[in-house]
This record gives sequence, structure tokens and C-alpha cells, in this order.
Amino acid sequence: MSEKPEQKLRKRNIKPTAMRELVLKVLTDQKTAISLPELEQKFEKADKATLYRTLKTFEKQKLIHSIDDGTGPVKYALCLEECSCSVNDLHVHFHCTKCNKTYCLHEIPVPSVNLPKNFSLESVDMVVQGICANCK
Amino acid sequence: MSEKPEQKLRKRNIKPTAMRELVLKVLTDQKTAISLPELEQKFEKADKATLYRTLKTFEKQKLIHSIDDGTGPVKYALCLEECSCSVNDLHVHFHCTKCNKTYCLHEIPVPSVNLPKNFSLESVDMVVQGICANCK
DNA sequence: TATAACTTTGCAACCCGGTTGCACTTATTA
DNA sequence: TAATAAGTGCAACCGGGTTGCAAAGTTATA
Ligand SMILES: [Mn+2]
Ligand SMILES: [Mn+2]
Ligand SMILES: [Zn+2]
Ligand SMILES: [Zn+2]
Repeated sequence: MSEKPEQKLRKRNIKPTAMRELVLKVLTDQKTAISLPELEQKFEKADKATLYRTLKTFEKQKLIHSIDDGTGPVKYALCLEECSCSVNDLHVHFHCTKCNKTYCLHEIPVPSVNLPKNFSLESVDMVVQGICANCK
Repeated sequence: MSEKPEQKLRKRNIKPTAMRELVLKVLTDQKTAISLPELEQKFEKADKATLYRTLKTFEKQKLIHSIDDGTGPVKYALCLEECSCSVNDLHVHFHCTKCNKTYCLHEIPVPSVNLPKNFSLESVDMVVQGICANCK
């Protein structure tokens, strides 16, 4: 089932360094999306730039995707195993206005929209604001 | 038909100062959303803080609404006459990845979504990325 | 193995949008 | 008119994001 961090990195063509495995571990343990500032706090002594570049590498290799819920720093969450970050993989995100956590609702695909004539679609971001089950 | 800026401000309970009428004029002439940095450039000599507070006032009084398309500074666009920024008034936004303009698609309401159990909805942001009719 | 080439990391500095404190001006009210 | 409140301009600050550069670590080559 759940494979080693190292394997997960290799599968996405990311050289598994110590730092990267640690970051992946944090992301895996996390049930909700995490921002760079939050990630920084998870480490006793880690450099912001390194973490930043780690996230960028992960994102480029589609190990994680970014979520801008509009309420602060950009957050990141693990992609599903089979994810290629294409339009098919797009899902709704939920931001809780009470606890400020941001959830991936993987089971809810973003609804399709009929754009005006001559507008073409590349991607969609849909963020629902509200109260999450934990805060209710 | 199109009423005076002064009237439009009064209707939203905003005291019509010279500055505010100028900003409203810019927003009205604009077919797409505009950011604070962009707004600054529209004036020969205007203070960022004043413009900032003007936008905040307009937003609080629901004369304009903000749009975070995730590609830079927050943008602002006029609300429709009858808008009260409630869930009913929510519409899809479109960001053109070529010209970087952001459009209000007032005629396209945000689709409804079925949230997981015990998640409640307060608001929704939906931004479609793609190429606009002008850039096509 | 020794060396060269490339990659990753850490540190510092910077950029920029957003925000606030404060004094000054302008409008409103008593 | 005097007192009060609202709006404006300037400067400084904050925080997330980003980059340059040198040191350390890794991989490839002879
Ligand atoms: Mn997600
Ligand atoms: Mn809009
Ligand atoms: Zn919550
Ligand atoms: Zn365009």
C-alpha cells in the first residue's frame, strides 16, 4: 500500500534528498493544505529558500499542487497517485473561515462552464468558503 | 440611463469626494478588473494609501467586488446596480493568460456544489483561466 | 581513484503588494 | 465661529515570495 517517500519521489522523477523526504513526510502527514510559512514552522531550523525551491520542484513534477484560497499565502497539497494535474484532475477546494484550513475535495470535480463565444478554457480554480465539519 | 458618479456613490452611502469620483470614473471606463498598482498608474500623482482606502470603502459598501485570480495583485470590478454581493450575485471570473485581463462573467452564475456532510457554504470563488476573445 | 561537472543547500538581500500611524487638510455640526 | 469628524498624503513597515551567490554534496568521466 503506502509506499516509501523515496519511491514516491523517484516515481515523479525527483532526486530523493534528505530534505525532500522530510518535506514529503510533512505533506503526507498533513490532512489539509499547507503554506510555505507554515511549512517553515514545522522545522526547527530550515531555510525558507530551500523549502520554497523544494515545493516548486514538487509542483513542477506534479507531486503536489498549489491552492490559492485568497486568504493569505498559497497552500500546497499532495496530488493523488494517478494525478497529472490536467483538467480532468481538477477538483473543488474548501476553505474554512473558522479554522483557516484548506481541504482538497478530491471527490468533487469542478463543474463545467459554458464560456462566452471565443473564450477558451485552460484551467479552473474553484474555492468554496464556509465552515468545515470539524468547526461546525 | 447611466447616472452621474456622484449619484452612484450616494446610492451606496459613500460620501462623494473628488478623489472618489475620479476613482469611480476609472473603474467605470474599465471593461476588465483593475488592481491597486494598475490604478495607481492611472493617476499622475496619487497616493497609494488613499487609493487603497478608497477601494476598501467601495468594497465595503458593495460598489465594487474583489477578484483574486491567483496571478498577482487582487483586482477590483464594479458591481452591478442591483448587486448586494450575496451568494445569488456570485458569478464566474475569467482570467486571460495571454493579456492578463480579468473579466466578470456576470451572465454566468457559479455552479452549485454538493459539499461533504457537515460542510456549510458561505461563498464561492470560481476563476477560469484561458484565452479571451480578444487574444484568440 | 582523482578530477571535473552538475545539483542541492544555506544565507542574505531584495521585490512588491498590502497595510498602518500620524499629521495635515477639508467638510460637517453645534 | 469654534469644535468635531472625515478624508488625504507621506512615510514607514510587514510578510510572502523570489533570486544571486558561494559552499557543500552528488554524479559522471577519465
Ligand atoms: Mn487539491
Ligand atoms: Mn465580477
Ligand atoms: Zn474549520
Ligand atoms: Zn486576453
